[in-house]
Parts: sequence; structure tokens; C-alpha cells
Amino acid sequence: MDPLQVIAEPRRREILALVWDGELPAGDIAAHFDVTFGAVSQHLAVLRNAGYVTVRRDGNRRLYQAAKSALGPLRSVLESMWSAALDDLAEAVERED
Amino acid sequence: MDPLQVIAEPRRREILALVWDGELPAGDIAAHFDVTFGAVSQHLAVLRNAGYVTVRRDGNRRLYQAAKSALGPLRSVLESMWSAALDDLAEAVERED
DNA sequence: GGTGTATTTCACTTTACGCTAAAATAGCGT
DNA sequence: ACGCTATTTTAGCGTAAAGTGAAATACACC
Repeated sequence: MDPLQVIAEPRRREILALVWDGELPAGDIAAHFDVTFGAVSQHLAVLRNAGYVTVRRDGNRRLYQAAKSALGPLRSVLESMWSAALDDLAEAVERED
Repeated sequence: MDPLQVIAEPRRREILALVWDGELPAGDIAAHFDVTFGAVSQHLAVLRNAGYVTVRRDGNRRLYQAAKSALGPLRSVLESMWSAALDDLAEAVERED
């Protein structure tokens, strides 16, 4: 799959953000969304195949974490876009006053 | 449309590359592809709405050019991906020997 | 080994998007 | 005004990808 296509999907970017600073079991990740566990698992599979996340077995669970090195060239873009989104949000909040 | 979604489409990235270093009329752009003029026009509309290209009327024609400032944060990524693709190609050519 | 929990995988439905073909819009030249 | 060229827009089709629900797999604990 096209590397950009993988992170073009908003839900996958959210997942990536969740596991950016530490590992999280698939269940916890899925709990953050209002779609089926299966749907999230499929997104995780896409991220896995793209090499954007790593998985570690912990007994029953599978712990996911962003593979920052693989994301290297994409990271700055992602961060700037996320921060831009945050800026927009802050601006919107200010206008509410 | 999601800013990343816009450039995730390969054809749109090609279009962007075509108008990166100078303006080009829509017709010339469309001529580079084996899809309908209409299809290319639709891609141009998407790029326009995203602010990734600028348009200038020249009589009958419309001259398109990449809006590099708007693409700022995305530029390095695009370039690195393109160069990575070129690297892959060079590597493949070498293996042919 | 059987039960319960965590996760993936499968078959299917639904939705999103790129493409075509044709109609609509816009500007130039006569 | 008319025809010609350049471009956009619209409607409908086909395919790809995201979602659902259920079955399958994997592991732990008793």
C-alpha cells in the first residue's frame, strides 16, 4: 500500500498518535473509538504491514507502539499538521469569548 | 478534504510535480496522462480547493502552478518520497546488469 | 482440558472516490 | 452573433477500502 495512503486515513493517524509515546494493548486502542474492535484491528494490520508500528506479545495481549524510525521522514509533517489542527482549535475557542 | 488525503492520490502528486517549477495550462497537464481531460480537471479542482496550486487566467487557458508556500510543511516529505522512489529505481536498474 | 479474555480473520454490506461521457461555462477570433 | 478552443461541471458506473458481525485463533488460569 502507498506509504502516504496508509497515514492519509484519519483513524490510522489517531491510532498512531495514541501509541506515539508508549505501547498500548489493542483493546485499549480500540476503546478510544466508536467503531468495532475488528475495524481497529484491521487498521492495526495496515499499520503493521507498512512498518509504522511494532507489536510485542504480553501474555494474552499485543502491545503496539509507533515505529518512529520508520516514520522518520513523515514525523515532522504529522506533528506540524496536528499542531496546526490544535492551533485552529485554540483559535476557535478564543472566538467563543 | 483532509490535507493528507489530497496528496495521497498518486496522480495528484504527479500533477503537483509537473507544475512544481513553473506554470502549465490545464491542457498540457492533462496531456501527460492517459485519462480523460475531465478526470484531470477534477484532480486540479481538489488541489485548488486544498490551496496546493494557484491558477492564473491567460485568455482562454488557465495556468496552474504549485503553491509552494502552502505546501511548505509537506514539501520535504514529498521530495524525500520521490527521491526514495528514484533510489529504488536506480537500484533496480543496477540489478539488471 | 475447559472456560474466559484478547485479538485476528472472514464474509458480507456500505460508503467513498476516481473515471468516463456528455453537457455547461468561458473567452477568443471572424 | 457564431463557431472554435479550453476548461469545468454533473450524473452515473465500477472498484477499492472501511465498517459490521460472527467465527476462528491464541493465551492464561483454574
